[in-house]
Amino acid sequence: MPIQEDFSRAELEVMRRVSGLPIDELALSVASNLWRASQLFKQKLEREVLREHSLSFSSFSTLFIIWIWGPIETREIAKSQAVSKATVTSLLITLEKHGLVKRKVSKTDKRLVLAELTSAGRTMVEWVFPKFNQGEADMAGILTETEQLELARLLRKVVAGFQISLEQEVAA
Amino acid sequence: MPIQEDFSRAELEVMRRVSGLPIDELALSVASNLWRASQLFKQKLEREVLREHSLSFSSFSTLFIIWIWGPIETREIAKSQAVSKATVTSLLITLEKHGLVKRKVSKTDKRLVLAELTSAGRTMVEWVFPKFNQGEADMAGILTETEQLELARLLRKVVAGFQISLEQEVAA
DNA sequence: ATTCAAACGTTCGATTTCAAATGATTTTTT
DNA sequence: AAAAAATCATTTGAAATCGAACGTTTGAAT
Repeated sequence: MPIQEDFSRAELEVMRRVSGLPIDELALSVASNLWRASQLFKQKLEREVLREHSLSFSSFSTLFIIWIWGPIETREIAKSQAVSKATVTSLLITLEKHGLVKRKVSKTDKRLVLAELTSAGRTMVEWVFPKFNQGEADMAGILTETEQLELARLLRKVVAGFQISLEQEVAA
Repeated sequence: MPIQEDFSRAELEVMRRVSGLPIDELALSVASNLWRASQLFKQKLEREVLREHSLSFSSFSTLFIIWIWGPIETREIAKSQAVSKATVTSLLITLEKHGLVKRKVSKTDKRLVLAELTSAGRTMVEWVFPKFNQGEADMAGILTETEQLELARLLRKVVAGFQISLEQEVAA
């Protein structure tokens, strides 16, 4: 991989350190910048938008998913957020404690627990989401619109690729 | 934004739900796929590579940073990982407990704490890193090489953009 | 119909995470 | 030089996170 001038000093130093090892440097670049971008994004949203409403990134994401999908099973939330079911249980307990979510056992299958928003929860999402989206727009605005479209496409392809390999694992 | 056929059902449903609201849908797409890709990546690496060595994603990242930068200050680790100093303290305590890291107070400035690898820590990084990188390559391999280069470039631009806005905050 | 296996959510213990408060040290101001 | 301000890592308390173990419920197999 050719050295490019837009590499950060940190990234250059990492590359210097691993050069000579049998390492896929391009994959390393993709992964480390993916992780770093996602963490900076999370940090920005928590500090600039969510903190004043006493919401963590995870709780807001959970609220948002429930807002989109109405009464939804615990396992579906877990899958959609790429977290464990245990984590979702924990998040729902906290959200319920704050009066934003209600849980009820499914009538047709008593193993399932359905989560839905309370009216306070709905108000919260509809109040916070536009500000959250403004934070998303701030990040995306670093790129041109063409670049944003391309970035979304590439990330979508990566996500879809993960999904396929997960399905294959389950099938195996 | 035109509806594209490679949208997941979930993404389409979200877009349907927010259509009509004054929302930047492209930014929403970028952000949600960025977050989802990063979480799937983390999950994959923890399950397929790190778990067998009793390492979390964060501990490995911390070990790796110390491996790259030799004796390094707590605050530098925090900055490079986009986590708080308190988190780094916690991670270093755990890593020290497992004999992978050693901490010592700086001689020139007694406020600073320097972290460095023990020989067990060095062995661990050099053993795990190639497998970790293989996981990175698995993800990157979902894309063509041209796409990988473009994704790395776009993410790098986003990261750099965050850095600039952070510097402006500090300066203000 | 009974037994067996699978699936679900929860609990448990350990780690990760953060903001705020704290104590120690250094730097700046007076 | 003394006092004040700034910086650093740590502690504290609360929440998020996971894998493993568990109890309940459902579906499948006999």
